[in-house]
Amino acid sequence: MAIIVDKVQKRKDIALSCKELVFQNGIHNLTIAQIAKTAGVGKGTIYDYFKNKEDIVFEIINIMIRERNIILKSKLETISSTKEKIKLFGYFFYSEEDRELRQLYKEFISISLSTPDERMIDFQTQCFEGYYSWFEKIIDDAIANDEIVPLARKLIRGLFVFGEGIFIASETTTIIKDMQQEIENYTDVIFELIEVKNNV
Amino acid sequence: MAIIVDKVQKRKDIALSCKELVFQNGIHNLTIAQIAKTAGVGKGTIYDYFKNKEDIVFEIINIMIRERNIILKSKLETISSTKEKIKLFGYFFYSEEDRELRQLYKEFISISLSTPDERMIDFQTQCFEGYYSWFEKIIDDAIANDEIVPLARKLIRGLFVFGEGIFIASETTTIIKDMQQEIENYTDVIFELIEVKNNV
DNA sequence: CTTTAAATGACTGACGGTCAGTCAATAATA
DNA sequence: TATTATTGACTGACCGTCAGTCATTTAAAG
Repeated sequence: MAIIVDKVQKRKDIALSCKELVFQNGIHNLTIAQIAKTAGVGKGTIYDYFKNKEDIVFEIINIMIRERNIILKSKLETISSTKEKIKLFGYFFYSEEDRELRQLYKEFISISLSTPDERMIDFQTQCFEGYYSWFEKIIDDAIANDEIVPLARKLIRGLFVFGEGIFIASETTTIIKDMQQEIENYTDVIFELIEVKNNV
Repeated sequence: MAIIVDKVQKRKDIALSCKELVFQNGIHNLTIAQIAKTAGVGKGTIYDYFKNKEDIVFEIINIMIRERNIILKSKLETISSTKEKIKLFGYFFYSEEDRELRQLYKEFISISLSTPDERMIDFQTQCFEGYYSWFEKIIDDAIANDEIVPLARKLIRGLFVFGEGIFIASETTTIIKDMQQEIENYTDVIFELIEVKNNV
């Protein structure tokens, strides 16, 4: 036999080694030759592990989002307020700590829209479903606790999608001045509607 | 002297002449050479009227959205129900009649996200502002008419952004099965909350 | 020494964008 | 009216870049 490398691991290694390069240049001002050089492999090797340039971005975002999800989950566990839990989902769209990932996510959405790829769609679907079920659980628990009214269930979709929609608006127009404000305001309004009022 | 052509008009003519080509191939499987051939001009001429391929798409979508806005405005005038007026904005995201424009819009969003261009941002901003002020007027009128409660004003952003958010979700995941359902359901729920109830 | 996975980088074809030159229409001049 | 000059529009051959391929080389394991 010959050397057997861990293809999955090497794919990750190559992707991560050019993470900074992607953040600095964006995907468009980035050549495969540059990537190969940075990763310290030949250009052909890149094609042994990735379908194309977009696939590399896919791998990076895949790794980073998985990492982030672990952190998100543990953060959620430290929060008791339902409203704050919901707000934590929107945090991604304005936090300084997620700036780089957000930049990448933007480019990833752009790729998904222009050149749909089954594996990318699957990944996005999986993320969406995951977050959505967290979201549902939070809302359902709060309903069971009598914190919010059962109608809230029907508003989940809207709350959930708000961040995405306002993010796209902020990236494609000059209208959204303060993402955090937008997201917090909207959450507050919705909670005003669904919170169970103890005394009127 | 020499011939003076109407640069603005010719730009439109070239863009429209390759409209079908763009719908058939998408932007990615489309070369400037093809566009030039279809438009019946030399490759160099394309660059006298457009900055690049994206600029051509921008011109096409510009023309089509302007046309659509005129139709939308006249449609709005024939509708008296507030809820139906609001739903008409969401119509874009699922109607058969807007399929081609939607396809183009998707690619346009993709371009805007990956290679921001000031003129594109300005156009999007203008559209957003225009629709938003229509939206606000509809809601304000309904509040003045005592159809819906004043709180509704604070939900405009959410209603407005819902379509965009769910559209992106439907294009990047396999979760959204029925756009029309999603949009109509959500509008119905929101209206249930904001409609003034005459008898309880 | 043989086998075979892995790695490579020179090569190719395609494409975006440029630019020197051509053409056609008018204006100026005789 | 005929001739020449001027100018904007238009063109396509050409160039540089880059994604992706493939014939060859490398090196570990038996």
